[in-house]
Amino acid sequence: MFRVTPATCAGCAAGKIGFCANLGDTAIELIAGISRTLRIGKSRIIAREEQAPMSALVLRSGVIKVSHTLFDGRQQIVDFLTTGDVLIQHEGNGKVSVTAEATTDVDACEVSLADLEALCNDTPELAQSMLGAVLCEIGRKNQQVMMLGRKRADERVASFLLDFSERAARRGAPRERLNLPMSRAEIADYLSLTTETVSRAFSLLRAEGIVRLPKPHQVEICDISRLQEIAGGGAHLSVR
Amino acid sequence: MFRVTPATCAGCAAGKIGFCANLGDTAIELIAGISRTLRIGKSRIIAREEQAPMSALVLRSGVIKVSHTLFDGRQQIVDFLTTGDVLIQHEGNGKVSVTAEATTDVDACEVSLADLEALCNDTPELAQSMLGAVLCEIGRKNQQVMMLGRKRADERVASFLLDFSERAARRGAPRERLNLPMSRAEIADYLSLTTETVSRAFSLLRAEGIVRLPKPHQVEICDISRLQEIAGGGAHLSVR
DNA sequence: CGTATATTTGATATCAATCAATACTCGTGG
DNA sequence: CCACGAGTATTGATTGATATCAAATATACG
Repeated sequence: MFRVTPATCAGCAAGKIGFCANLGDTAIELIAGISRTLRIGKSRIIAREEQAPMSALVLRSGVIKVSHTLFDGRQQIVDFLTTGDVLIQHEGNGKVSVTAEATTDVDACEVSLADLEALCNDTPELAQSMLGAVLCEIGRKNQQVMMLGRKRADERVASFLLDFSERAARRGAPRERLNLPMSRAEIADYLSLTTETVSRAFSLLRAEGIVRLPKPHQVEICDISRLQEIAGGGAHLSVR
Repeated sequence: MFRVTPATCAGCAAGKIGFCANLGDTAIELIAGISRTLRIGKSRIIAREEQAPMSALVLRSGVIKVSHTLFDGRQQIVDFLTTGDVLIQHEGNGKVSVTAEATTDVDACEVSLADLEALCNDTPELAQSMLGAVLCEIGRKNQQVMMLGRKRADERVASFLLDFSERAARRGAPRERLNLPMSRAEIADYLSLTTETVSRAFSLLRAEGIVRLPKPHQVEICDISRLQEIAGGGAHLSVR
């Protein structure tokens, strides 16, 4: 028996958990087969209806941001979910407020956790994909911790661009011509910086010829190896 | 078929993944039944032998720290694992170097991933516990992200103490009389601060009568509600 | 008990935040 | 199609929290 529903877990504070699933096309099509499609307008908060069964969303297009909020109102975007990623909505312990909001118009498949569990039991490969994805997500989260803990502003922005570049490549989109639908403020929030600092980092990368910025939401990576060097923690750029 | 082995995952960079499992005594005893016990001396690096099967460790006592390292040598402790937690050792993609080191002498159960998977297939409750634990771990990681991204030095230290307090309580140890076996330097590393800043935060908490510090590695929480207030993001302490 | 190490306390430097102003985008209506 | 305006992004000047540098004190272990 495969179960997606978290068992009682004292450490588990979140009412929603998004994960960058990398399930693969086969798994996604499997889930799509038993789910109803859903269109979520930009800026809509994705809330679970009271009494509705716990459910999972699999994104087909668009971007969802997942935020945590502290008691005093400070909040942070902890993840951006894109095509192929999964959002699981379940009961939390009420300690932390977790919100998911559509950053763009979103197409998604919605499936109840009960149905998803049943499908996983019938399809071992799916169960394996899911668990593998969740384990990998812990690795990704550790890299995010590393980024916030050890990287400086321009390194964080470089890491962010590379992460999006790789995720784009994985779903077949061009690796070096990115569309970043979120605002500078949202990027800053995710990277734990201010819009001003993110903007300065972009300007610096542009001045160095590493990226081009035809429009604020379009990024063209010109020198991916230098971007990787910066993201990985090489010497940081100076303005001169 | 339940599989612990992550499938191919482009986003998965880690060669080791530790998670604060909260599996519960029943699950731990189940695993202990099929595993060999292991004693790991303080400061020993936990490395997978070449050619040895991929394995998981379940801690029975002691503390293991899990660190990530960037190309330029900067590193960070991303987790401390204590009694009941699980360390999964598997192949990474080589992008990030992940190390696990015993911070104290450690007693652990070691089981190959193959055996663990077999046991999970025979025991659905275990499979459920494992997956629930991994999902919850993502929630914990998001809180860690929040801590690094939004909390100030004294708030981070307060959060750290509360986290250890809750984990101690969960395994039956006293909630308000903590033994912190790791050094100030290790705490600072995990919280992305310096030893000096951690030390100042401890001194501040002591001056406010919130904790007592009979010995550097012993912390007595005197006013847990104020500690929670600080950790959750209340007004920060001033020296006056 | 003495020495090496860990921790605490103090003074200054630095990166990013904040405060402030300008420039750009994009949608709307003339 | 162009002009306008509201929101978004960029650039500049100053402040602040924590790092860094430096020293003193406490702890632990032989």
